[in-house]
Amino acid sequence: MPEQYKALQGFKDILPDEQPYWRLIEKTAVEVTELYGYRRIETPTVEETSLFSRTTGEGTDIVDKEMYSFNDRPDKEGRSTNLSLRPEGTAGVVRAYLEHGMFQLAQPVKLYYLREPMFRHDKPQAGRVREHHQFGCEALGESDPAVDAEMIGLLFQFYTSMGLRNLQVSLNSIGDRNCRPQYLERLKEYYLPLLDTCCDDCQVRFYKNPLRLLDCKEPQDQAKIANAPKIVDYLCEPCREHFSAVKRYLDFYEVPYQLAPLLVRGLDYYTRTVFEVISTANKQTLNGGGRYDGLAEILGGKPTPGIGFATSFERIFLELKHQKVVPPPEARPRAYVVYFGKSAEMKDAAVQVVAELRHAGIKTEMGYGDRSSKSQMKQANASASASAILIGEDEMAGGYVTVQDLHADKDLALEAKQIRVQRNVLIAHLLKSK
RNA sequence: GUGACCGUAGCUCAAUCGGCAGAGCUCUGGAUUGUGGCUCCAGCGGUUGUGGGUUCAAGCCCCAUCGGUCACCCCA
Repeated sequence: MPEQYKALQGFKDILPDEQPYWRLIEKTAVEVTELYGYRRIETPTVEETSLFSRTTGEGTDIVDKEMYSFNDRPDKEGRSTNLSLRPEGTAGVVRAYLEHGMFQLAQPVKLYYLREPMFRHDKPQAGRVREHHQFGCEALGESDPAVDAEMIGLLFQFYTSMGLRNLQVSLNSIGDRNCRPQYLERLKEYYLPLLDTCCDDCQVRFYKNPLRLLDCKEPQDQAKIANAPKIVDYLCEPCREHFSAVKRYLDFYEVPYQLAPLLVRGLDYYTRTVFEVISTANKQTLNGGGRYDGLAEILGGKPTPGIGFATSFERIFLELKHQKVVPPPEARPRAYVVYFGKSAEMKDAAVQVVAELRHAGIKTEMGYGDRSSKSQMKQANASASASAILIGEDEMAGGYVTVQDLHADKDLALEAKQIRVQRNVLIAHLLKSK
């Protein structure tokens, strides 16, 4: 016996019973993005590794530890390119924007991607797997704060349209290349004398990514964080104006945001507006997002402002279940064809009827194999079909089928829940009684 | 990457002190020849994650390994 295969660690099958949730997410995303004028884009799952290392940033865990990277097959000269399964979606979309000259279009160019797989070699836990699927939006080529507000409005409407409640929208501005370096100096000045008493992680953060000092959850460091200088107090004038406009516009979208002066995003490329949505019930971050005005330049494009977010199907799925949102169920069959008897022509007639009904757009199932009539009726019932189409000796001789109402009370007399229908008007009968 | 807890039938779980591996659900068949939901009977289904060790004897104890869950780190 060969060893049984199992899905790889952190890679999950999305089983039929879970699909209604995924369909709800997809359908809602399509509707809301359409409403806000975003157009769908799909980019490749694999890109050159450097696309991600340059944008997401050397030094981030995503690039340093979590990418699925490998060398492509060498070309004739023996050179091979290092490729990676994408860990996030923004870099590919910006690459496509530049590659296809979308900067020539009316700006902003508003794009979304849906159910796109992303890969990170993380250790799995709640809401985290190695292959996850994202819904994300990107608006490129416009720095207007109305775009920022619109995107957060879209996101919030997306969640609430699915029936999610108790969501907290956190909002902050982390400045731009003018003001953030100065703020970081201030922050490090503040932390330098306190460094000895900081937790081990913070000792590292101080040098590697000082902004994340504010993210620390160790009790010993909370007082330091509370008294630390906040970046919103150090924004340059343009950033300050931009941020206050975002907040003003957000009120028009009726998004109940909360200012989060400690909110900093993990990826290097973020500027100005950053935001995330957290489930207060589940204590889970559903998505992250923010502005990235310097990103296109990193990829060799001309300066191009941009903003985007990404949210994961896996986390939304958990949240939907946690909040007991019931997705629309799959359609039940309209008809379930049952054949009584084992003669070849009876089975032929059954298959023929099934084919005819399906060609007429009627969702139809049938019993397979040599099951007894009783067994087939049990299956018909279990399929939740509206009616059973019975084909037996009498029906064959008479050129009709017997349609039995499966929603009727089981104990009714057969005559009360059955009706003879001529074969040539069966489709019309079923369509009429739908 | 660090740590904690957990791996028994497809699913949810039992198995006393270390003493013959069980139940419910699902599925299949049957309960008067061609009739569904409830009920009843029966069947299918296992190298107890895997590999070692201790023991007369291991699902149970020990070691390793793989996997799952959760937390940290990080992030969606």
